[in-house]
Amino acid sequence: MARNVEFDEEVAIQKAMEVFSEKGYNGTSLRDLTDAMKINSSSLYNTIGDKQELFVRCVKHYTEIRKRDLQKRATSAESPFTILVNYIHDAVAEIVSGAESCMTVKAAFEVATNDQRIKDILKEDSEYSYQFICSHIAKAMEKGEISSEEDPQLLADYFISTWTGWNESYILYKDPVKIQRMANYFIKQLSK
Amino acid sequence: MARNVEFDEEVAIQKAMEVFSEKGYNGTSLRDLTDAMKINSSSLYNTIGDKQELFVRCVKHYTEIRKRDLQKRATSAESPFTILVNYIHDAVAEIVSGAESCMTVKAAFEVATNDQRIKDILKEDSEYSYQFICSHIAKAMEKGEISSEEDPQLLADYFISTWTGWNESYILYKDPVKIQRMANYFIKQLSK
DNA sequence: CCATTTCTGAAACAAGCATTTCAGAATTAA
DNA sequence: TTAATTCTGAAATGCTTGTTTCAGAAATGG
Repeated sequence: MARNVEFDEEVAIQKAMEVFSEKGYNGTSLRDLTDAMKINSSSLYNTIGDKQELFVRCVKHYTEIRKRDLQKRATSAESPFTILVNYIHDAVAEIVSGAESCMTVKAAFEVATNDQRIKDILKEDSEYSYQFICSHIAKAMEKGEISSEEDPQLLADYFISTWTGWNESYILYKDPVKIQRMANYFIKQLSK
Repeated sequence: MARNVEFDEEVAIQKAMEVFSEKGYNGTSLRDLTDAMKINSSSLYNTIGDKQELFVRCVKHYTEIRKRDLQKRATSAESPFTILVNYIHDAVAEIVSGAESCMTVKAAFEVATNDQRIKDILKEDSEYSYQFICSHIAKAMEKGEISSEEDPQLLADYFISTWTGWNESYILYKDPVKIQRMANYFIKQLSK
């Protein structure tokens, strides 16, 4: 016997995510958010909650997209090594596209230090990527696609760290070639 | 015929730096700053300037410390490779000490995106490290200390990226061993 | 169409923000 | 000591912040 919510929550979260991603958590005001989401603050507080809650939802939304992407890649018919290489190249492409790619990285440095909830979400996201990379390196080794005898866990950790740095490099230098060269070097390390 | 400034500017900047480093630029209020610096806001505005200016001074202060550190290392009597290895180990030690080590990294992700001045300071800092690493790798190769035939410039870029990621890893996992293993892997890569 | 429930928009809220003001204390040099 | 100058502390500034309120519009099921 009553009215329904007027706005599409997922669309609104997506918009909020873009703003947070550009300006950071503390650099984003509630006005910025409600403007982008095209809703009134009362609606926001009635449905999603306060600013913190919205940020959590945004980070979760983003990590879920990444998770689904990895799940899709894992079911690919390609060989483990090819899956890995494609993944790395797409990661580079996302960085140099200048999109809101580095949301998790930005959140890690700005918010995770003092916010356990965000830290936990980011850890879960990081661990999922870790498992993906780790298992595919291991499989590729078994198949003989990778000649490196290094520990897959170490290589996975190493890739994740390096990837974070690529984001910083691109913020400072906006040089796609720099990132591509580093990615190629990492791939090369796997195969020798 | 007049009074002098009462507080030691360098000490005050150092204190401000620690606060910024912990809470980020937007997460730090002027109260936080004046409390830590133990000065009144009027004194701050009369000597250093506004919040932005203070932040610039803090980042500069931090990068100058790093520069002096590298200059000292460069004049060491040790071999190029030893200088590099010491540098890398000390970089790890600084991260896992949990100090304000990642000030530049945090600033890169939170502020540099939308602040050209900060971006320029960070680029200069990054380029100085780059030159240091690059030249020492090249020298170590000439002396036969490093067997990798990879481009020193690529390796330097790669190290800087990786180092950024170590900071994130330590924020999320607080696991010193993880960082140490990655550092050892990088060093190993140089010598094979 | 009606009664009920829920959502929305605009305004109001107090608290916090960065910044400025200014009287008076402190220091200086003569 | 005195006169000139500069620094400091506390208060006030106006603006922005995140959040709440509430009257009225809108949708719902009967």
